[in-house]
Amino acid sequence: MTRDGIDGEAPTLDQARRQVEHYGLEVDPQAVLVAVRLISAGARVGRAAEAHFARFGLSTGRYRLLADLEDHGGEKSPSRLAADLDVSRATITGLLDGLEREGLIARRPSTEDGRGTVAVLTARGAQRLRDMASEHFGRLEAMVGGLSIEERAVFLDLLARVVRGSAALAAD
Amino acid sequence: MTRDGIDGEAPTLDQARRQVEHYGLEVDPQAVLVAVRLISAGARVGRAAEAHFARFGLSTGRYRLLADLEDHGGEKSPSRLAADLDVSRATITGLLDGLEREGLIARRPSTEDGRGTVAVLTARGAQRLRDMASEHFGRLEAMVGGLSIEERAVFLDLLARVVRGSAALAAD
DNA sequence: AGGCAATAGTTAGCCCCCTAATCACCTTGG
DNA sequence: CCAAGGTGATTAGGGGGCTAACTATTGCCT
Repeated sequence: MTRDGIDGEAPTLDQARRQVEHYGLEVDPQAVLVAVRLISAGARVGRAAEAHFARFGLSTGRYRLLADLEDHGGEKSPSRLAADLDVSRATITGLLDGLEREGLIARRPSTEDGRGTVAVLTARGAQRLRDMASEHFGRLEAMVGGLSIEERAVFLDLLARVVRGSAALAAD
Repeated sequence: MTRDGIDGEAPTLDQARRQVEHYGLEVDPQAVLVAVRLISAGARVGRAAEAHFARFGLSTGRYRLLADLEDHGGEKSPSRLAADLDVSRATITGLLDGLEREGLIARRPSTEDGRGTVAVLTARGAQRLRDMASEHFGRLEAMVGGLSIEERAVFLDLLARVVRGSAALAAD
Protein backbone atom coordinates (compact mmCIF):
# COMPACT_ATOMS: atom_id res chain seq x y z
CA MET A 1 0.00 0.00 0.00
CA THR A 2 2.91 2.28 0.66
CA ARG A 3 4.61 0.61 -2.26
CA ASP A 4 5.87 2.68 -5.08
CA GLY A 5 4.81 2.55 -8.67
CA ILE A 6 2.01 0.05 -8.29
CA ASP A 7 -0.84 2.13 -7.04
CA GLY A 8 0.92 5.20 -8.34
CA GLU A 9 -1.81 7.60 -7.35
CA ALA A 10 -1.93 8.41 -3.66
CA PRO A 11 1.13 10.27 -2.43
CA THR A 12 2.88 8.54 0.46
CA LEU A 13 4.19 9.72 3.78
CA ASP A 14 7.68 8.78 2.66
CA GLN A 15 7.45 11.13 -0.28
CA ALA A 16 6.28 13.96 1.92
CA ARG A 17 9.03 13.31 4.42
CA ARG A 18 11.67 13.17 1.71
CA GLN A 19 10.55 16.48 0.25
CA VAL A 20 10.43 18.31 3.54
CA GLU A 21 13.87 17.00 4.48
CA HIS A 22 15.28 17.76 1.07
CA TYR A 23 14.65 21.43 1.64
CA GLY A 24 15.59 21.33 5.32
CA LEU A 25 12.22 22.66 6.42
CA GLU A 26 10.63 22.32 9.80
CA VAL A 27 7.26 21.21 8.62
CA ASP A 28 5.26 18.25 9.80
CA PRO A 29 5.32 15.66 7.01
CA GLN A 30 2.01 14.25 8.13
CA ALA A 31 0.37 17.63 7.76
CA VAL A 32 1.80 17.90 4.28
CA LEU A 33 0.57 14.44 3.49
CA VAL A 34 -2.96 15.29 4.56
CA ALA A 35 -2.97 18.42 2.43
CA VAL A 36 -1.55 16.69 -0.62
CA ARG A 37 -3.89 13.75 -0.29
CA LEU A 38 -6.84 16.10 -0.05
CA ILE A 39 -5.84 17.94 -3.19
CA SER A 40 -5.27 14.69 -5.00
CA ALA A 41 -8.51 13.20 -3.68
CA GLY A 42 -10.40 16.28 -4.77
CA ALA A 43 -9.19 15.85 -8.31
CA ARG A 44 -9.98 12.14 -8.34
CA VAL A 45 -13.46 12.57 -6.98
CA GLY A 46 -14.06 15.44 -9.36
CA ARG A 47 -13.20 13.27 -12.31
CA ALA A 48 -15.34 10.41 -11.03
CA ALA A 49 -18.24 12.82 -10.69
CA GLU A 50 -17.68 14.08 -14.21
CA ALA A 51 -17.80 10.52 -15.54
CA HIS A 52 -20.92 9.87 -13.51
CA PHE A 53 -22.84 12.84 -14.88
CA ALA A 54 -21.65 12.18 -18.39
CA ARG A 55 -23.89 9.11 -18.33
CA PHE A 56 -26.89 11.42 -18.29
CA GLY A 57 -25.51 13.83 -20.84
CA LEU A 58 -24.57 16.33 -18.16
CA SER A 59 -21.52 17.56 -16.32
CA THR A 60 -21.08 18.30 -12.65
CA GLY A 61 -21.59 22.00 -13.22
CA ARG A 62 -24.65 21.57 -15.42
CA TYR A 63 -26.23 19.17 -12.99
CA ARG A 64 -25.61 21.41 -10.03
CA LEU A 65 -27.21 24.27 -11.92
CA LEU A 66 -30.25 22.24 -12.89
CA ALA A 67 -30.71 20.87 -9.38
CA ASP A 68 -30.34 24.29 -7.83
CA LEU A 69 -32.88 25.69 -10.23
CA GLU A 70 -35.38 23.01 -9.39
CA ASP A 71 -34.83 23.38 -5.68
CA HIS A 72 -35.61 27.05 -6.11
CA GLY A 73 -38.87 26.69 -7.98
CA GLY A 74 -37.42 26.58 -11.46
CA GLU A 75 -36.32 30.18 -11.89
CA LYS A 76 -33.25 32.15 -10.98
CA SER A 77 -31.06 34.88 -12.37
CA PRO A 78 -27.55 34.05 -13.59
CA SER A 79 -26.00 36.27 -10.92
CA ARG A 80 -27.90 34.50 -8.21
CA LEU A 81 -26.85 31.17 -9.64
CA ALA A 82 -23.23 32.27 -9.67
CA ALA A 83 -23.41 33.26 -6.02
CA ASP A 84 -25.24 30.12 -4.94
CA LEU A 85 -23.10 27.69 -6.89
CA ASP A 86 -19.96 29.61 -6.03
CA VAL A 87 -18.65 29.97 -9.56
CA SER A 88 -18.06 33.06 -11.68
CA ARG A 89 -20.78 34.66 -13.76
CA ALA A 90 -18.83 33.80 -16.88
CA THR A 91 -18.99 30.14 -15.95
CA ILE A 92 -22.75 30.39 -15.50
CA THR A 93 -23.06 31.87 -18.96
CA GLY A 94 -21.21 28.87 -20.36
CA LEU A 95 -23.29 26.35 -18.44
CA LEU A 96 -26.53 28.05 -19.46
CA ASP A 97 -25.42 28.07 -23.10
CA GLY A 98 -24.93 24.32 -23.01
CA LEU A 99 -28.15 23.62 -21.15
CA GLU A 100 -30.13 25.91 -23.42
CA ARG A 101 -28.72 24.22 -26.51
CA GLU A 102 -30.12 20.94 -25.17
CA GLY A 103 -33.43 22.49 -24.22
CA LEU A 104 -33.06 21.79 -20.51
CA ILE A 105 -33.38 25.43 -19.55
CA ALA A 106 -34.60 28.56 -21.30
CA ARG A 107 -33.60 32.18 -20.89
CA ARG A 108 -36.13 34.93 -20.70
CA PRO A 109 -35.57 38.62 -20.02
CA SER A 110 -36.26 39.83 -16.52
CA THR A 111 -39.44 41.80 -16.13
CA GLU A 112 -38.19 44.06 -13.39
CA ASP A 113 -34.63 44.73 -14.50
CA GLY A 114 -33.80 45.67 -18.05
CA ARG A 115 -30.30 44.28 -17.77
CA GLY A 116 -31.37 41.03 -16.26
CA THR A 117 -32.16 37.58 -17.53
CA VAL A 118 -33.77 34.69 -15.76
CA ALA A 119 -32.98 31.06 -16.33
CA VAL A 120 -36.04 28.82 -16.39
CA LEU A 121 -36.09 25.07 -15.97
CA THR A 122 -37.97 23.55 -18.91
CA ALA A 123 -40.22 20.49 -18.76
CA ARG A 124 -37.46 18.64 -20.48
CA GLY A 125 -34.97 19.74 -17.86
CA ALA A 126 -37.24 18.62 -15.05
CA GLN A 127 -37.77 15.33 -16.82
CA ARG A 128 -34.03 14.78 -17.13
CA LEU A 129 -33.64 15.28 -13.40
CA ARG A 130 -36.46 12.87 -12.72
CA ASP A 131 -35.03 10.24 -15.05
CA MET A 132 -31.65 10.22 -13.43
CA ALA A 133 -32.71 10.68 -9.81
CA SER A 134 -32.84 7.06 -8.75
CA GLU A 135 -29.51 6.02 -10.17
CA HIS A 136 -27.84 9.28 -9.27
CA PHE A 137 -28.76 9.26 -5.60
CA GLY A 138 -28.19 5.54 -5.37
CA ARG A 139 -24.65 5.94 -6.55
CA LEU A 140 -24.03 8.84 -4.24
CA GLU A 141 -25.19 6.72 -1.36
CA ALA A 142 -22.97 3.86 -2.48
CA MET A 143 -20.03 6.20 -2.60
CA VAL A 144 -20.14 6.81 1.13
CA GLY A 145 -21.40 3.31 1.89
CA GLY A 146 -18.03 2.41 3.35
CA LEU A 147 -18.58 4.76 6.27
CA SER A 148 -20.80 4.21 9.27
CA ILE A 149 -23.28 6.86 10.33
CA GLU A 150 -20.95 8.12 13.02
CA GLU A 151 -17.99 8.18 10.69
CA ARG A 152 -19.98 10.21 8.21
CA ALA A 153 -20.71 12.82 10.82
CA VAL A 154 -17.04 12.97 11.80
CA PHE A 155 -16.01 13.19 8.17
CA LEU A 156 -18.40 16.06 7.50
CA ASP A 157 -16.96 17.98 10.42
CA LEU A 158 -13.33 17.39 9.49
CA LEU A 159 -13.96 18.12 5.84
CA ALA A 160 -15.60 21.43 6.65
CA ARG A 161 -12.68 22.45 8.80
CA VAL A 162 -10.10 21.55 6.19
CA VAL A 163 -12.04 23.38 3.52
CA ARG A 164 -12.04 26.41 5.77
CA GLY A 165 -8.30 25.94 6.16
CA SER A 166 -7.84 25.81 2.42
CA ALA A 167 -8.39 29.55 2.42
CA ALA A 168 -4.83 29.65 3.80
CA LEU A 169 -3.64 28.40 0.43
CA ALA A 170 -5.04 31.30 -1.52
CA ALA A 171 -4.80 33.99 1.17
CA ASP A 172 -3.03 37.34 0.67
CA MET B 1 -24.47 28.28 9.19
CA THR B 2 -27.33 26.29 7.78
CA ARG B 3 -28.76 29.54 6.58
CA ASP B 4 -29.61 29.96 2.97
CA GLY B 5 -28.19 32.44 0.57
CA ILE B 6 -25.55 33.91 2.82
CA ASP B 7 -22.78 31.37 2.66
CA GLY B 8 -24.25 30.08 -0.56
CA GLU B 9 -21.63 27.46 -1.14
CA ALA B 10 -21.91 24.38 1.03
CA PRO B 11 -25.03 22.35 0.30
CA THR B 12 -27.23 21.77 3.32
CA LEU B 13 -28.90 18.72 4.80
CA ASP B 14 -32.24 20.36 4.15
CA GLN B 15 -31.53 20.59 0.47
CA ALA B 16 -30.52 16.95 0.32
CA ARG B 17 -33.61 15.89 2.22
CA ARG B 18 -35.87 17.95 -0.01
CA GLN B 19 -34.42 16.44 -3.15
CA VAL B 20 -34.63 12.87 -1.97
CA GLU B 21 -38.22 13.37 -0.87
CA HIS B 22 -39.13 15.16 -4.03
CA TYR B 23 -38.40 12.03 -6.01
CA GLY B 24 -39.80 9.68 -3.41
CA LEU B 25 -36.56 7.79 -3.02
CA GLU B 26 -35.44 5.68 -0.10
CA VAL B 27 -32.01 7.14 0.22
CA ASP B 28 -30.32 8.42 3.33
CA PRO B 29 -30.16 12.22 3.02
CA GLN B 30 -27.08 12.36 5.20
CA ALA B 31 -25.23 10.01 2.87
CA VAL B 32 -26.19 12.22 -0.04
CA LEU B 33 -25.04 15.25 1.87
CA VAL B 34 -21.64 13.74 2.54
CA ALA B 35 -21.20 12.84 -1.11
CA VAL B 36 -22.29 16.23 -2.36
CA ARG B 37 -20.18 18.06 0.16
CA LEU B 38 -17.17 16.01 -0.86
CA ILE B 39 -17.65 16.81 -4.51
CA SER B 40 -18.14 20.46 -3.72
CA ALA B 41 -15.16 20.50 -1.35
CA GLY B 42 -12.98 18.86 -3.96
CA ALA B 43 -13.77 21.62 -6.42
CA ARG B 44 -13.16 24.34 -3.85
CA VAL B 45 -9.86 22.94 -2.68
CA GLY B 46 -8.82 22.39 -6.26
CA ARG B 47 -9.42 26.02 -7.09
CA ALA B 48 -7.60 27.17 -3.97
CA ALA B 49 -4.65 25.01 -4.93
CA GLU B 50 -4.68 26.46 -8.43
CA ALA B 51 -4.57 29.98 -7.01
CA HIS B 52 -1.78 28.95 -4.67
CA PHE B 53 0.44 27.58 -7.41
CA ALA B 54 -0.30 30.49 -9.70
CA ARG B 55 1.75 32.61 -7.30
CA PHE B 56 4.82 30.71 -8.43
CA GLY B 57 3.94 30.71 -12.08
CA LEU B 58 2.78 27.12 -11.91
CA SER B 59 -0.41 25.13 -11.79
CA THR B 60 -1.32 22.14 -9.68
CA GLY B 61 -0.54 19.77 -12.52
CA ARG B 62 2.74 21.39 -13.41
CA TYR B 63 3.88 21.45 -9.81
CA ARG B 64 2.98 17.84 -9.25
CA LEU B 65 4.95 16.89 -12.32
CA LEU B 66 7.99 18.91 -11.27
CA ALA B 67 7.91 17.54 -7.73
CA ASP B 68 7.52 13.99 -8.93
CA LEU B 69 10.42 14.44 -11.29
CA GLU B 70 12.65 15.72 -8.56
CA ASP B 71 11.64 12.99 -6.18
CA HIS B 72 12.64 10.53 -8.83
CA GLY B 73 16.11 11.86 -9.53
CA GLY B 74 15.14 14.36 -12.17
CA GLU B 75 14.27 12.05 -15.04
CA LYS B 76 11.21 10.13 -16.11
CA SER B 77 9.36 9.15 -19.25
CA PRO B 78 6.00 10.76 -20.05
CA SER B 79 4.24 7.41 -19.78
CA ARG B 80 5.68 6.81 -16.37
CA LEU B 81 4.65 10.29 -15.32
CA ALA B 82 1.12 9.69 -16.56
CA ALA B 83 0.88 6.51 -14.52
CA ASP B 84 2.39 8.00 -11.39
CA LEU B 85 0.39 11.22 -11.47
CA ASP B 86 -2.73 9.39 -12.56
CA VAL B 87 -3.55 11.54 -15.57
CA SER B 88 -3.68 10.70 -19.25
CA ARG B 89 -0.60 10.78 -21.45
CA ALA B 90 -2.17 13.59 -23.44
CA THR B 91 -2.33 15.68 -20.29
CA ILE B 92 1.34 15.00 -19.61
CA THR B 93 2.19 16.20 -23.09
CA GLY B 94 0.39 19.45 -22.36
CA LEU B 95 2.05 19.93 -18.99
CA LEU B 96 5.48 19.20 -20.43
CA ASP B 97 4.85 21.68 -23.26
CA GLY B 98 4.19 24.42 -20.76
CA LEU B 99 7.08 23.53 -18.50
CA GLU B 100 9.46 23.25 -21.43
CA ARG B 101 8.39 26.64 -22.73
CA GLU B 102 9.43 28.11 -19.39
CA GLY B 103 12.65 26.15 -19.29
CA LEU B 104 11.76 24.21 -16.17
CA ILE B 105 12.14 20.85 -17.86
CA ALA B 106 13.73 19.63 -21.07
CA ARG B 107 12.86 16.74 -23.31
CA ARG B 108 15.47 14.43 -24.70
CA PRO B 109 14.99 11.28 -26.76
CA SER B 110 15.25 8.01 -24.91
CA THR B 111 18.44 6.09 -25.56
CA GLU B 112 16.95 2.65 -25.23
CA ASP B 113 13.60 3.12 -26.95
CA GLY B 114 13.33 4.86 -30.27
CA ARG B 115 9.74 5.91 -29.60
CA GLY B 116 10.44 7.21 -26.14
CA THR B 117 11.24 10.59 -24.67
CA VAL B 118 12.48 11.42 -21.23
CA ALA B 119 11.61 14.55 -19.32
CA VAL B 120 14.52 16.08 -17.46
CA LEU B 121 14.33 18.58 -14.63
CA THR B 122 16.49 21.57 -15.52
CA ALA B 123 18.56 23.63 -13.09
CA ARG B 124 15.95 26.31 -13.46
CA GLY B 125 13.21 23.86 -12.63
CA ALA B 126 15.02 22.68 -9.50
CA GLN B 127 15.61 26.28 -8.53
CA ARG B 128 11.93 27.08 -8.87
CA LEU B 129 11.07 24.23 -6.54
CA ARG B 130 13.66 25.42 -4.06
CA ASP B 131 12.41 28.99 -4.19
CA MET B 132 8.84 28.08 -3.44
CA ALA B 133 9.45 25.26 -0.97
CA SER B 134 9.26 27.21 2.24
CA GLU B 135 6.09 29.11 1.46
CA HIS B 136 4.49 26.19 -0.28
CA PHE B 137 4.92 23.70 2.53
CA GLY B 138 4.15 26.31 5.12
CA ARG B 139 0.80 27.00 3.51
CA LEU B 140 0.03 23.33 3.17
CA GLU B 141 0.71 22.91 6.86
CA ALA B 142 -1.49 25.90 7.66
CA MET B 143 -4.28 24.39 5.62
CA VAL B 144 -4.62 21.44 7.96
CA GLY B 145 -3.64 23.44 11.02
CA GLY B 146 -7.21 23.31 12.27
CA LEU B 147 -6.94 19.58 12.88
CA SER B 148 -5.16 17.85 15.74
CA ILE B 149 -2.69 15.06 15.05
CA GLU B 150 -5.29 12.44 15.87
CA GLU B 151 -7.91 14.11 13.74
CA ARG B 152 -5.53 14.17 10.81
CA ALA B 153 -5.02 10.45 11.08
CA VAL B 154 -8.76 9.87 11.21
CA PHE B 155 -9.30 12.19 8.29
CA LEU B 156 -6.71 10.39 6.18
CA ASP B 157 -8.42 7.10 6.85
CA LEU B 158 -11.92 8.34 6.09
CA LEU B 159 -10.77 10.21 3.01
CA ALA B 160 -9.08 7.13 1.60
CA ARG B 161 -12.22 5.08 2.10
CA VAL B 162 -14.46 7.64 0.48
CA VAL B 163 -12.11 7.96 -2.46
CA ARG B 164 -12.25 4.21 -2.84
CA GLY B 165 -16.01 4.50 -2.72
CA SER B 166 -15.99 7.13 -5.43
CA ALA B 167 -15.27 4.32 -7.84
CA ALA B 168 -18.96 3.50 -7.38
CA LEU B 169 -19.78 6.74 -9.17
CA ALA B 170 -17.98 5.83 -12.34
CA ALA B 171 -18.46 2.04 -12.21
CA ASP B 172 -20.03 -0.01 -15.04
C1' DA C 1 -32.14 66.54 -14.14
C1' DG C 2 -27.53 64.94 -15.37
C1' DG C 3 -23.58 62.59 -14.76
C1' DC C 4 -21.17 58.58 -13.12
C1' DA C 5 -20.28 54.59 -10.50
C1' DA C 6 -22.13 50.02 -9.73
C1' DT C 7 -24.32 45.97 -11.54
C1' DA C 8 -26.12 42.19 -15.12
C1' DG C 9 -24.68 39.53 -18.68
C1' DT C 10 -21.64 38.27 -22.30
C1' DT C 11 -17.27 37.69 -24.83
C1' DA C 12 -12.38 36.62 -25.49
C1' DG C 13 -8.47 34.28 -24.16
C1' DC C 14 -6.05 31.18 -21.02
C1' DC C 15 -5.10 26.59 -18.56
C1' DC C 16 -6.31 21.90 -17.17
C1' DC C 17 -8.20 17.57 -18.14
C1' DC C 18 -10.31 14.29 -21.07
C1' DT C 19 -11.10 10.92 -25.35
C1' DA C 20 -10.13 9.50 -29.96
C1' DA C 21 -7.23 9.35 -33.74
C1' DT C 22 -2.57 9.37 -35.74
C1' DC C 23 2.29 8.28 -36.44
C1' DA C 24 6.43 6.07 -35.17
C1' DC C 25 8.65 2.33 -33.39
C1' DC C 26 8.98 -2.08 -30.93
C1' DT C 27 8.04 -7.04 -30.37
C1' DT C 28 6.28 -11.21 -31.15
C1' DG C 29 4.74 -15.40 -33.82
C1' DG C 30 3.82 -17.93 -37.75
C1' DC D 1 11.86 -12.46 -41.65
C1' DC D 2 8.17 -9.93 -41.96
C1' DA D 3 3.16 -8.91 -40.86
C1' DA D 4 0.23 -7.77 -37.04
C1' DG D 5 -0.63 -6.09 -32.87
C1' DG D 6 1.08 -3.40 -28.88
C1' DT D 7 3.07 0.72 -26.90
C1' DG D 8 5.10 5.77 -26.70
C1' DA D 9 4.05 10.33 -27.75
C1' DT D 10 1.60 13.82 -30.01
C1' DT D 11 -2.37 16.20 -32.15
C1' DA D 12 -7.18 17.64 -32.60
C1' DG D 13 -11.27 18.81 -30.48
C1' DG D 14 -14.26 19.14 -26.54
C1' DG D 15 -15.83 20.82 -21.78
C1' DG D 16 -15.22 23.26 -17.38
C1' DG D 17 -13.30 26.88 -14.79
C1' DC D 18 -11.04 31.40 -14.40
C1' DT D 19 -9.94 36.71 -15.15
C1' DA D 20 -10.35 40.87 -17.65
C1' DA D 21 -12.64 43.70 -20.63
C1' DC D 22 -16.91 45.33 -22.92
C1' DT D 23 -22.00 46.64 -23.37
C1' DA D 24 -26.23 47.95 -21.48
C1' DT D 25 -28.97 49.46 -17.87
C1' DT D 26 -29.86 51.05 -13.33
C1' DG D 27 -29.80 54.07 -9.57
C1' DC D 28 -27.67 57.17 -6.60
C1' DC D 29 -26.12 61.84 -5.54
C1' DT D 30 -25.07 66.22 -6.19
